[in-house]
Amino acid sequence: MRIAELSRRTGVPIPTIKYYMREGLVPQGERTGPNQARYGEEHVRRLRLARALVEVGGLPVASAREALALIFSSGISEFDVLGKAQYALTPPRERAEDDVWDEAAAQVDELIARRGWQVKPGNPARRTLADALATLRRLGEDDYLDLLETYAETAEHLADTEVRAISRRGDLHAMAEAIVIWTALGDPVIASLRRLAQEAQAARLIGGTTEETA
Amino acid sequence: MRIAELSRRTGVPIPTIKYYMREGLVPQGERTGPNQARYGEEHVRRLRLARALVEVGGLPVASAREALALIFSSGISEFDVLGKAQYALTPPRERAEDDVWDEAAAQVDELIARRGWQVKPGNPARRTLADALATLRRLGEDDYLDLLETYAETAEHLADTEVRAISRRGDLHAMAEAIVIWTALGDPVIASLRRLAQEAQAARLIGGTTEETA
DNA sequence: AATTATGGATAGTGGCACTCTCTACTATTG
DNA sequence: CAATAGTAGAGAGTGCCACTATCCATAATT
Repeated sequence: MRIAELSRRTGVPIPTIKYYMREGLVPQGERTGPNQARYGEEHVRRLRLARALVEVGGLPVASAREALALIFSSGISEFDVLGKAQYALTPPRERAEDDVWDEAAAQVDELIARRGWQVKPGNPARRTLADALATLRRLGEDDYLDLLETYAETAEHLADTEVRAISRRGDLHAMAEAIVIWTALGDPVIASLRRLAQEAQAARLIGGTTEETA
Repeated sequence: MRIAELSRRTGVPIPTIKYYMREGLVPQGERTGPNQARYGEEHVRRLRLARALVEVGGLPVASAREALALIFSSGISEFDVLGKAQYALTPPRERAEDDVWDEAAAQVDELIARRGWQVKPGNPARRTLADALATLRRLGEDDYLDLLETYAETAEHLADTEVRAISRRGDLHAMAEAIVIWTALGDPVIASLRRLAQEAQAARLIGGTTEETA
């Protein structure tokens, strides 16, 4: 197929497809002439994936490229595909590390140890979590310890279900793809559900008579 | 205090403070002369909040302004503070609504009904969730139904804990503040914990002998 | 008196994700 | 067999966003 059909089938405008090819999110087509190339189903698939990661997952284009490269690379083992996906999917941050941050980081380490989690020191989620906890501390939200515990239990339960579901997939490529998709798109899904559930619980606990209208 | 101290105490550069004042995230100081103004503790507090929402929560400045306006407005009732916070904290999206999307939206409605949640039709999380589910469907991730159910249960549990914790706060202002903080910062906290737990579960279930090094 | 800081306004910067335009072709159509 | 439309690739341009720099007339500090 040519680029027009690729665009039609994915809904991505042609200039954007060209941009994604330049940026390496989608491979070049198979050249058949000086200004002609042919695209196949794998281009459709990869373009859809790229779009999903960028639009719904909110990833920077550079991160999406890494994640896609991971999926479509050969020679990856099942032992590090998840770790590498997490690296690729966590956009780099830079933040000062003062003493409040150090305390928060220690708290993260302690939480991980207490729950018996086996997490590599380099996992970028450690930093992200320490950032958030340090910020909460600076805002004086000190009574979050029980909430944090609930969050951790919950995350453990989620992760258990997710890892089981993913390891059920046959080959490594399908696993890698599922990991990337679910890591990136799971965040907005969970965030949305949390908001919906919050409203529902608030209606039940605070104002059962909120508004039947609206 | 003058602007230099405000900057020092919050770590926010002076030009950024001026920018935030222009944008209405932080109120102007109390004028004491043609080029002098005085700032108080409420400025420190509000600036810290603004910074947390933008930096850690990743909110656009416009959304942060709305959220802060909500916190510091009078005349809000506890019945709609949460709904308004969710509106303010969900950056507007625009996406096509084709038939796949309609199916996903119907699935969202069905999920909400099945769980007995009382959610206003205007809650923006409905759209966000429908977007994500439609994307998953377009990617052929159709086996997500059981996962979605797990997510929903989990969200319900989380929301229960959160709403209880927040309703424990005395006055409405403190509640509004806690809602905004926890809605915005809870997302990265949960996302990080999920990643950490995923790695831990993967290590347990797939490769117990992953890498003790690293 | 000299230096430094301030409020307020305007303009400029850098990053990012596209989007446009151009050229030299190739394919399709009446 | 023109005429029209589509294409690959590359470079430049655009629009948005979150700052950041500069300037001026004053005010505070040393």
